[in-house]
Amino acid sequence: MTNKERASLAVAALKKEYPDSICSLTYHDPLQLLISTRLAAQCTDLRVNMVTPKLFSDFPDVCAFADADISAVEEDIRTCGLYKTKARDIIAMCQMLRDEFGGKVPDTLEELTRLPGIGRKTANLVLGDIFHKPAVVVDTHCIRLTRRLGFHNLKDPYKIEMILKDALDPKESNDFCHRLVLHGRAVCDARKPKCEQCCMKEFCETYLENEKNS
DNA sequence: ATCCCGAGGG
DNA sequence: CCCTCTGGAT
Repeated sequence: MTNKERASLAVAALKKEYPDSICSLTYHDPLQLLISTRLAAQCTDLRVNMVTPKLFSDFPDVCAFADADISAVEEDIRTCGLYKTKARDIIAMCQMLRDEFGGKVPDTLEELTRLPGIGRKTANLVLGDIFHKPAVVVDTHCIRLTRRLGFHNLKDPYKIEMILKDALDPKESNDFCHRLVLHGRAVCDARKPKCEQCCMKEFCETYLENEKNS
């Protein structure tokens, strides 16, 4: 099976299983999505959603974050883990947004990845969700699921992004990645995947391989 | 002990 | 390529 065929099967199966591909982070503007996604590193989005109401109430805009006392930001986000680097990144990012981007979140991959703490994963998520551009968001779920399905046998997120970009219809890629996350949490989790209830088992390489050996 | 919608640095 | 940052959940 080619990756294009695999992609087409996976897109259809996930679309049926998860009709609305919603972003599970709660946000009300581009800055909040940018910050919430940064906070989601090594942390569940559920926990991010627990801290952001107070965080965005304490610091309502770019300037409030840019002028923030770092220890106050650290305190708000502490339970998300990696809180020192995240707090430093968020403040530095907002200072750059204020000083170089007119206070607005930019809409290109090049500009977004210049921001402190924003890598390809977060940048692509913002491009897709805020600016509705074709984007392949390669996070821990995307890496794990596309590998199990048989798209690749890689670890490098950039290489995986290129392979998926090549295999996917650009109009579908953003929703596809969101649905991979939903499926990764609900069924194809890292520790104990529930293969018997998976909507993609009939063409999943890992499942088929395990069946053959049992 | 291992993983959670990562990013940066060596 | 590797390592580090980090609390919370299982």
